[in-house]
Formats: sequence, C-alpha cells, structure tokens
Amino acid sequence: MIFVIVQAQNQASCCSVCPTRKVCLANNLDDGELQRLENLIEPFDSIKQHKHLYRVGETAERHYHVRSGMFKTYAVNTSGDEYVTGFYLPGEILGCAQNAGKHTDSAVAVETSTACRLAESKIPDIASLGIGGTLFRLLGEREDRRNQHLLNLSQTRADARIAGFLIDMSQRLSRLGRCPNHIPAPMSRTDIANYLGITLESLSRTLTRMVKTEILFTNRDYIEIRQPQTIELLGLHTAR
Amino acid sequence: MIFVIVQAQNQASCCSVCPTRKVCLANNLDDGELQRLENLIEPFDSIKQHKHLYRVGETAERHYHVRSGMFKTYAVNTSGDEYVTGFYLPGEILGCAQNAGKHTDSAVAVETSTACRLAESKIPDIASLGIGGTLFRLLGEREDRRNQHLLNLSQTRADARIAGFLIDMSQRLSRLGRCPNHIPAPMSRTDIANYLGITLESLSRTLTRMVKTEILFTNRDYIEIRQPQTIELLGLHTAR
DNA sequence: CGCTCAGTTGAACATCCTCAAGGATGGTGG
DNA sequence: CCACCATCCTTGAGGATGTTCAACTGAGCG
Repeated sequence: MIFVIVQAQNQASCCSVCPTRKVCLANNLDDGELQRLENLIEPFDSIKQHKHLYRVGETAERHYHVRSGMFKTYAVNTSGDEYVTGFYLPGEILGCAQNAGKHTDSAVAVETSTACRLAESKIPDIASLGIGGTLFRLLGEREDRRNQHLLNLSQTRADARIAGFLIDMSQRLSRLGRCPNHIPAPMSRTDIANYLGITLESLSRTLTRMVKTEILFTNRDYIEIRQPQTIELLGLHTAR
Repeated sequence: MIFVIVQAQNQASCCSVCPTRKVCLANNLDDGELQRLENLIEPFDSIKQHKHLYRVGETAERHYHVRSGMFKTYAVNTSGDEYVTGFYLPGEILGCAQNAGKHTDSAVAVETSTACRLAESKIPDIASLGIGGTLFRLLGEREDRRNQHLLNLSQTRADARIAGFLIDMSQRLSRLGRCPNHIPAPMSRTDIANYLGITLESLSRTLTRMVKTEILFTNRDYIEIRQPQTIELLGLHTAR
C-alpha cells in the first residue's frame, strides 16, 4: 500500500504529467529530452501555507519553478516593515534575486503549493538540452513584469495601481490557459496593499467602490473582473 | 598629425587605461587577460548629450558598459507618457532589459558620455576569461538596485523617495571612489521627478525645504548632502 | 457561544497634484 | 557685449487623494 503511494508521488513529480508543463522549461521537448530534464530537476515539494521556500540571507543555490498554488516574495527593511515584492503563479521562476550568492528576499507559500527545484550548477546542462532559450525567455519575462510593476508604482492613484495589478495577473493567467477575468486571491488584502504600495484601507475602499460601480466582483478568495475595458483604461491612466 | 590623433584614441579605448577599470569587467585581470578582454570589447563610443545609445524595439545584441558620464533609460506608455526607469553611472551595465530579443526600454545620454559595447555572442568567451563571475555580480547588483527602487516607490512621501534616491546614488558613487555626498545631477529635475514617480513641483518644493533646513545644498549641476544621517533616517522612514 | 483576526467603514488630517504665474539660466543673434 | 528668447526651475493657492486612527462587521474556529 505504501509502495503504491510512493509510486503515485513519483509519477506526479514527472514533468511528463506536470500540469504546468506547457508554460515551463519542459515546453516543446521531445520524450527523450523530457526524460533528461527530469533527471536534472529535483522532485517537487509540497509547501504548506505560510511555510517558506527560502529565506533572505540563505545561500542561493537553486531556482524554483512554481508547479501549483502561489508564492509571494518579500523583503524586510531595517525598521522591520515587510515589503511584498512579488506574487508567483505556476510556471514562473523565483529565487533568482540574489546578492553575493545570498537570497535578497524571502519566499513563502500563500496557499499550499508545489514547486520544482533547479540547482544553479545544473544550468549548463539545461543549456545543452537546447532549452537555455526557454530559461532566458522566462527570466526575461520576469524582468519585464518587474519593470511593469515599477511603472505601476510610479502612479499615485490607488485605482490605477489596482488596475495595473489586475491587468498583470490577467495576462499571466491567460498564458496558463485560465480565465483572465477570474483573479485568484489566496493572499491577504494586506499583502496586496503592501505589494501595491498603498494602505490596506485604501485598497479596501477602492475595491468596494469598484464593486459598487460593477467594475469588479470580490470575495475573500478571488477578484472577478466584470468590466475588463474599464480596468484597462484605469491601468493606462496616469495621475500625472 | 592625423595618425597621432588616431593613435591617442586607440590608447584611450584600451581597458588598461580606462578610468572605470577597477569597477567593471576588467577588475582583477592580469595583463594577458586584459588584452584578451580588449579584443572582445568593441571600442568605446562618445555619445553626445541627448543622443540615444539604443531605442526600444531595436534588436538587443549588446550590453553597454558606461565608461564616463551618465545615461538614463526610459519607457513610453501607450498614452505617450515617458517613464524614466534608471540612471547609469560609470562601470554599470545597461541594455539587458529585453523581451523576445528586443530592447524594452530606450537609453539616452543625459550628458556627453562614453560607453563600451559587449556583444551578447561574446559572453561565452567572457566566461572563459574567468570573469563571468564579475559579469554576474554586476548583473546581480543591477537587479538589487532595481529592487531597492521598487521598495522606494512603494513609499508615498516625496522626501522619503528623494532620500532613497540620494542614498542609492551615494552608495554607487562611493563604489567608484568618488565623494558620496556630492551627487552629480546632469539630468533634468523633470527626469528625477519622473524616476521617483512624483511631480516636478513636488520634487522642487521638497528640495527647497531640504535646502532651507540645511539637509542639502543644490544647484543645477549637483546635489550636495549636508546631513547624511538625516537623509539616512528619511530613507528608512516609510509612510505606512 | 464567544473569541480572534481579516476586512470594512468613517472622520479628520497630511500630503501630493493641478493649474497658473513668476524667476533664473543658458544660448542666440544683433 | 548685451538684449532677447526658450527652457528649466521655483513658488503659490486650491482641490483631490491617500493616510491615520478608531470603531465596527463578519467569517472561521475551538
């Protein structure tokens, strides 16, 4: 009986049956390449809600690829304030941000999630698989998202920041083949507000207003975009 | 006579006599390695004020290393608004931000400057020189600065953002062996305000207030930090 | 059932933004 | 060399927006 369970887990850890296969490194590989990739990747781990994937200051030896669920990364300043620096969906990479070989942020699961590990030392092997390009594409997209977030934070209006956040999530969900108007929100409102650089109260008030005007529908678990075109307009709008 | 001038230029383009040698890729190389590096790097170009190093959408074939002066990078949104995404000092790398092989931002000289070019195709050769580590360190520092900027923008107070900016510039100047309290400002106030996500007027007013309280001294060309400890405090302070 | 914590709502206040006008500076042409 | 102009920067007043502090609501859980 135990044996059966173990076998089931092994199967589940295989890239060939991974639900995010189409959007991660395993994209566009033939069966032989896929098997070689599986030998390079460390079996995925299940990370319980609020458990850390890694912490700031730890030696950065791996990249992590989200397989299911959601992670957030955050940094803490000298005053002890937490700053949420990113949310990560399946297929996305985290753990790259490092300085002098140490992680410069911490990563925690906002809901029970799974992630594959890829040792940095294996990156040359990855490149030889002909998927170095995919790796760099993923890293490039990550950089691009960070730039977008930066531009988003240079806006002052709360509704514009929220819209920018929703648009970003929306695009990333479409890429996963999921509904772009149904934004899962397993993270707390505090986390979202923090990520957007506004207070919890501002976020709450603005969301409430957007629900009243039927731009959104929200509950504890998700945010539903009812008027995508309005959100799009708000996101483009800059306060200056 | 012409020959003499050409020879002088060639000498100047050599890493061995480069003023930023100690903070760029040429760091810690012996004479032989230095010569091999010089063969990989394209001779530096002088870029006149307001001239572009590259533009968004162009094929990203090279990294650029600032040799002297200062560059800014910026993006333009669909409404035509400009967003300054970074300022670059000697020794720093720009041109990495790309998506699908195209530059996602534009780079322009804010004063007459020089920059070395490094073709991406040469990066494997760079790695073989044993300075791949230095390249990744430079890239890592760049990533780190971007993260800091992100955290800076999540603050709402103009004085905190300005302080964060000055602290960042200060640290980068020290690394160059230059005075950390004398911040050159060849870029316009508009550029700085834009970079900090505040209006030109807010920047101006806040700077004026800081000058009146003798925290700073400013003129068109530079910002002098008179009370580093006050700036430090403001930078740590978060509005939330 | 009551506790706790996340989220919402309210009122007063601080800060920033907008629009507008007034300097200062650097370059150009007479 | 100086007057003029364009541009950049500074300053002012009023309105919009976000923050703070505090009270309240509601869902989840022992």
